[in-house]
Amino acid sequence: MDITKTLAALNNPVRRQILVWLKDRSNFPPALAEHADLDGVCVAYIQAKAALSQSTISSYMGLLKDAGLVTSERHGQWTFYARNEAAIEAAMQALTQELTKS
Amino acid sequence: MDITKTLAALNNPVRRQILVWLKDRSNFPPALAEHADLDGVCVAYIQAKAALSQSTISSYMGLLKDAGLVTSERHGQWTFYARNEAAIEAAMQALTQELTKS
DNA sequence: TCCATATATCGAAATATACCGATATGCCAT
DNA sequence: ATGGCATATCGGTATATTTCGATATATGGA
Repeated sequence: MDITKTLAALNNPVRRQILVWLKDRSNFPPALAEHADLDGVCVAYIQAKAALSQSTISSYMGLLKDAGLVTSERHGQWTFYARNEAAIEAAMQALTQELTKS
Repeated sequence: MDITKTLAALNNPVRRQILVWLKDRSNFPPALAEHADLDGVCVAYIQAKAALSQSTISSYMGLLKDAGLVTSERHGQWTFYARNEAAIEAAMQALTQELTKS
């Protein structure tokens, strides 16, 4: 849990928004039938909502994953990204712990 | 409470360290007798601990103040900076609220 | 095998951030 | 007024981030 890397990843409004969107699968178009059991969202769906280029979103997801805030699973040609709830909570706790007094 | 400005201010290890140091006045040299009643710390003391230039620390404190994380009080030729506990806690809560699921 | 699709990576341009030294400003004592 | 501190601001350079389009890689299907 690298707090510096975490804050760098969070220090961008689009990346934060993606984390918020990923709270609820219904923020994205329905998954293909063959992916119905997966809880992640593919890059193309995230890209469409964020309205930035494919390469930008791909690298954003890489940053979020590097910081541990999301997980990724490749299924065929798709990569599915999902929130890492435990890591997100741990990061918030660590930051709060470090910065608040009590 | 601008979460973007807050995260930008926190996205620097020295600025975070300054916030941590300011938790405890005894992290700095004793205040002059005439400043004994003030709870803040002057720029020069912060600069000495951070070991960056005076201008850098002055602008860092400006960023932290702009984000609301510290308050400043001028007394004579000195500016005393102190943590804004309520704002720091509010910022942590807001960030946690936005990013965590439950 | 060849092609289309999804994602990742590369290289570049524009902008922001991290610092610095020099200078300006404000305050105090003489 | 003059000089000496403490702090703020300015202008600059080096580095990092944002974002793109182009290209590479991987996969799955005809």
